[in-house]
Amino acid sequence: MEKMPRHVSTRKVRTNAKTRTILRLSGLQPSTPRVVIYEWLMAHPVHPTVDTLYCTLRPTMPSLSRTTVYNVLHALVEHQLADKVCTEDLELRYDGNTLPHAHFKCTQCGTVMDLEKLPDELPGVQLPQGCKANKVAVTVWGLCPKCAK
Amino acid sequence: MEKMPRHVSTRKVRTNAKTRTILRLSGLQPSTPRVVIYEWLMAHPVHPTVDTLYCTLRPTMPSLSRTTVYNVLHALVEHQLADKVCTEDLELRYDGNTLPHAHFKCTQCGTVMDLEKLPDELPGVQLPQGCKANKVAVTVWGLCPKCAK
DNA sequence: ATTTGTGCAAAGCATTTGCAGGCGA
DNA sequence: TCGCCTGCAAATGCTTTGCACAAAT
Repeated sequence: MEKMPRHVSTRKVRTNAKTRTILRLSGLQPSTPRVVIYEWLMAHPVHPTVDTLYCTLRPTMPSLSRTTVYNVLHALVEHQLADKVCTEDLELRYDGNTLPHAHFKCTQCGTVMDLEKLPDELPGVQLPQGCKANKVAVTVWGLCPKCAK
Repeated sequence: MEKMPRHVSTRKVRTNAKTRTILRLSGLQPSTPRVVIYEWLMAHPVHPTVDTLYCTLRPTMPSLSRTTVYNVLHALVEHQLADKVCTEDLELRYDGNTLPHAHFKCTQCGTVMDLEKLPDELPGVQLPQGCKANKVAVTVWGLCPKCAK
């Protein structure tokens, strides 16, 4: 966690007008960190961790702080512009694809990939070409009988 | 995290001979903490957290430490007598049922239940009577093309 | 006797919280 | 101007590590 001068110009980062509109329509003020993080998330389907985002984006945005990455990600999830992804080893990742779909995690290199959309057909699960699967988990969220009443 | 005298008798806890055999066959010495934790896990399909196990079992086993709960759980997972379960909110839970199956988590009270075994039929996912589902996640682990070579 | 396991204390770290100063509406 | 947003510092809290003593083979 290095240190950087505060409030260095963040204004000059080029941002996308379309993204600003999406954020606004979702009820989020399109601040620079929000636009930059959301765009990166959409452009790179790698399911980054908070740290990956922070380390990747800070060079182009020296004032960015980890706290802001957390803040923005929480806001995106809350406004349904991103999803949290957790793959059993307590590693929290974020995904700009909020459509229902599955993930494939390589147990060796840790890469997380999207699978063809689901759950309309399983186990016809479309593994990316060349992948070998050896474990599957399915989690469903909702309300239990007690809470549904 | 209260304190307790060390090495208070743990021998008097009644343990199950069958469980000891299972542990032994899996390559684990059937120490008292291992037997007690594994039996509790099998008897209570509630997908407990480390803390739940610790707080539940300590009254009957005052010498038990959190470290030991961690140790035992790691050993059980490593020897495939338990599985880690993580439900997107960074809450690590443990499951004594290592057969492939799905989970249902109530978004209100947090209860985690097993679903009928899977993934042989989805979305015929058998929700427990009265449950309302509103989100599904599927994760597949394995080797990506690069690592499979 | 040697190896394996338990459990306390302390270290590690990712995440959250409190807060002060900026920025946008 | 007012309220929302950013980002530093400090607090939290779960998990791991180091180590010494105990238990098992």
